[in-house]
Amino acid sequence: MTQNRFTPETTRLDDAARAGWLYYVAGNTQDEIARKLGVSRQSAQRLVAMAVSERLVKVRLDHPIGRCMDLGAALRDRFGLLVAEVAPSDPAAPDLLTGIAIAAAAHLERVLKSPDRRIVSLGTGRNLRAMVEQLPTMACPQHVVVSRLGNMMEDGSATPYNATIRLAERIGAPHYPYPLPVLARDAAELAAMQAQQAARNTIDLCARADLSLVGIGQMDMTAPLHVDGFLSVPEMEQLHRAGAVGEITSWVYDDRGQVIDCDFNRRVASAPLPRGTDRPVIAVALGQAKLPAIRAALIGGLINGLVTSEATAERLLD
Amino acid sequence: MTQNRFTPETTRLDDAARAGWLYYVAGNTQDEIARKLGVSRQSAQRLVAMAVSERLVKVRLDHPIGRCMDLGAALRDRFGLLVAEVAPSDPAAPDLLTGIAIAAAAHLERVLKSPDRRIVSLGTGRNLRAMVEQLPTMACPQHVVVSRLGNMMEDGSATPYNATIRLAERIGAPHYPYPLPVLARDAAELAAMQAQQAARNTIDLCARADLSLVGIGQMDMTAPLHVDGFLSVPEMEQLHRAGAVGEITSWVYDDRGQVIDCDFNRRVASAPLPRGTDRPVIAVALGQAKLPAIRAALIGGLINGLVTSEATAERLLD
DNA sequence: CCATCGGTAGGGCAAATGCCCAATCGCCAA
DNA sequence: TTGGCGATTGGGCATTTGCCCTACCGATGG
Repeated sequence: MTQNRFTPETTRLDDAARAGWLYYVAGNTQDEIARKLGVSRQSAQRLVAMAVSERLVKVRLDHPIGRCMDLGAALRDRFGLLVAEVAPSDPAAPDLLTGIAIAAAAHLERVLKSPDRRIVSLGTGRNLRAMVEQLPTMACPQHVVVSRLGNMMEDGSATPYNATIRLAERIGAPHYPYPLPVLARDAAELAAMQAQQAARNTIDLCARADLSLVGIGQMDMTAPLHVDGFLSVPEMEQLHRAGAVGEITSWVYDDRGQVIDCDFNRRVASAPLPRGTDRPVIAVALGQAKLPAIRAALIGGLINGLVTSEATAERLLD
Repeated sequence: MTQNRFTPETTRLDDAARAGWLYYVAGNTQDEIARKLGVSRQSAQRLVAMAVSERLVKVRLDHPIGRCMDLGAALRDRFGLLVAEVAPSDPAAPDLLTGIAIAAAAHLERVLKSPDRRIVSLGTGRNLRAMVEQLPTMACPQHVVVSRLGNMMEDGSATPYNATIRLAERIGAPHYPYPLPVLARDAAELAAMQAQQAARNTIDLCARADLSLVGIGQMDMTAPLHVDGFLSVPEMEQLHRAGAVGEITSWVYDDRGQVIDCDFNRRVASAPLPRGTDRPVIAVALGQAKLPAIRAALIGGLINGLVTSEATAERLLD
């Protein structure tokens, strides 16, 4: 802090933090902030805006909105869930992920506050990534973060939205990236991969995870698996014919929430989904497009927790 | 969703929460919220205000500065201070003075930016000296810098850490060194000294200072007064017995922040400490050793401003 | 039945805010 | 040293927000 006072962006962020504090915590006007910091009003405005855009200020709504609580209770009841959090929807932008990101982050934060060691396993996807961005920086060296699936494509490049690394950085915990690619070429190669010690370790950690957070992928043309290049159009059509409606950490399942017995799933290198566990396996998902996938995952018991939006919760309960 | 008003106050808080969510999380304007909730713009404004006043929205600042600002606010509140700046501590070197030097320099700089004449009075000590070193060179011929105490020892030699001269050089302002030694031989000599016109002028300037910056000295074996040779071991033991815990510009005070009525203080030639003024009298001090001295000065109202470190601020608030 | 009263809604306006744009500053390469 | 270029600054202005004030609504009591 003191030694790199000459790096402009650090000082600037500091000032942004100060401005953000004066604005949001102390309730100063931007004019007052400008005077106190010795800058112009416009600069103060920029600093406040920067504090927001750099995610230094985190706003949390500490009131269970009755309707969302009701929906959450209904979801827990209907689908036998351990956890169901419902965040308010903006009617005009019902698929905004900030809301569920904050709700999921609040839940994760509660687990991370434990002084005892917790194993947290994560999937991928922008919902999880957004969740991690909403998490405050904490010092949690006692916990372990592990990825449930690879982020390497076949050519060795990495997919974006890696939540695991980001979370581990943010909370200062040791982390285990998944040491295999997303897909093997065939079942034989997969078996060989999974025989490696590192893979066995990681898969074992995933099986023992105290909390698992995953995304849910739909199986239409906007499917994450397709967009990220893991699934060609012919392959997807084939999966459709086999009844695929969604996927969790690449495991493709049908409308009853059964993982489909097919060539694709035999190539999936991700950690197996825990079944019938009493430890939370929570999906963070929302949106019309994912509705059938979420519903199927709930019916089939692929997950025992859900963080979603008000609008999605309503449709799930229809 | 808003029309079942079975319990008005619950529904109202719900709406407030929803409005707060739409405003702070979804980033809607109050007009949009009004349309979405089917109320007038003014009502939406009231709902958002209620969400804030009912503490439904919680803002957190995810930056080390945030904690410092909180501590500063707590110090101002607890001790009724005009100014309280808290600089982040490096846990490995909590007593490093670079941090508070920068913070104090930033505060001083804001005052110096004024186009109107300001009288700045300074104490001595390495904290103030470090502060001046952190100040950028500015051209401030409109201001006046005056020392609150002498820097001559009885033999006429000068003490180190003279902040006044250095500050005046750096900002190109006229300055008034203190025209008396630190200590007179006795009360009679002191009275004679203070009768001189130059002394009267300087003391008057100190009394009218728009900003005063002082250090705080502890009263153990590492006491600045002792190290610099103004206080022999027997004298210090005597002061200890009289309850001395600290000194500001050589005025020795007890644990309630009362300047002690004793021989030593009757020889102190420094300008009197301003009492109950609305102009800032700010101490720049940190460290475990100075803790009792700082606390007593705050309690007794010897100062109305403090620049300190995070670690020291925490201990002061215990 | 009406008068009163506490509280809420909405008009209006001043203050605060967000943002575009031209001017300036600082930096780097020539 | 100079010229160019990107970043930053502050002016100006439209929009948004906070708040005062009056009107209205429903409840309560006479």
